[in-house]
Amino acid sequence: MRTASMCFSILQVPRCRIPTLANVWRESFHSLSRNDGNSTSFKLIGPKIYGLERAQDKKWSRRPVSSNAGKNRTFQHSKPSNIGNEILDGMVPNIATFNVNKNETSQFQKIQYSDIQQKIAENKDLAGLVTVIVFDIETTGLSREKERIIEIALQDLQGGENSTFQTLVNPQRYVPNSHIHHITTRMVNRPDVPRMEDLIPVLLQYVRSRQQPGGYVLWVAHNARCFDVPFLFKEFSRCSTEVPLDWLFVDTLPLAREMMKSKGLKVSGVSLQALRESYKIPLVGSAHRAMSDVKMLSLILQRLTFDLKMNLSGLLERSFRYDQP
DNA sequence: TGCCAGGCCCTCTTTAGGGCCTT
Repeated sequence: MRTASMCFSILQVPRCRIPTLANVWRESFHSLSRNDGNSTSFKLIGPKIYGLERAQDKKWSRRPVSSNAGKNRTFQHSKPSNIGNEILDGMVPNIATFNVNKNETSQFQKIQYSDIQQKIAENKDLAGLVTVIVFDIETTGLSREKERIIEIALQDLQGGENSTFQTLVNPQRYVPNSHIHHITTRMVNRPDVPRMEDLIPVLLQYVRSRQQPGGYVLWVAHNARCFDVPFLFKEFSRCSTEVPLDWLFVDTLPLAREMMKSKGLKVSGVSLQALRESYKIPLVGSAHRAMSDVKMLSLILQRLTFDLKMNLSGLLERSFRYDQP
């Protein structure tokens, strides 16, 4: 259950009150930060620290996440329809519980993009329609064809309990670029670190638990169009899983360029770190770790949208769908 | 030191090249 203070959404800000978007966003994010400090993040990294343990049958077993919200609670839900609540209650259900209902997935994928565009055009209650998720991935390299995802983190900007999701991913191969993100081969090539094929059903269910009924998910990343999104699609493709059609994507890189232009500045220094320094955002955690970069990008997105006087409608206008070649 | 992938953008020019950005 989400706390009352977390129930409001940036998506509920009227279009005519653009400057308030950042304020509400800031409040929301600060709430997120406080929550994160209380370990309400939904993490799937290590068996002991992050609430997963490897059962003898090598399937993930159910165990409360270490959090104030989930403390002293027991797993009581068993019906598939309660999966969302199970996540929000700070539980990590058994992997079997997360088996994706194929019929349900099929129903989701019947939603046509044109329908989304039509609703956006009509601006039908965008606040109740769109879930904004900032995300980042760490990989073994730059080539989506040759390399693999080894860490993924996301943050639902609506806030509330379990508004963040973070996990290492077992690539089942050598990690050659540990000097970049400090994620080593030994850290991820472990039986208790989920492989992508294990993770995708969990990720789908988690996102669905954050999604408004009949709504859409707006994924935000820096250089999303050329890196994060193609990588994500490639991993889904390797696992023979289709990305839901109600997922849209926003790349903050062109937004940063647009901001530079709007200020009459030469379009340069639009990397995540350069933007962080430009906005004087303190570095929290390690750069090039997924969750640190997600939190940084959440703040940068807030500043970018403020500078560009952009509301949710504007973000949606810049969203794209990715068709894998 | 440069390349490694690939899409976008800018520049000097109109097709091509180089830089940026992600790990």
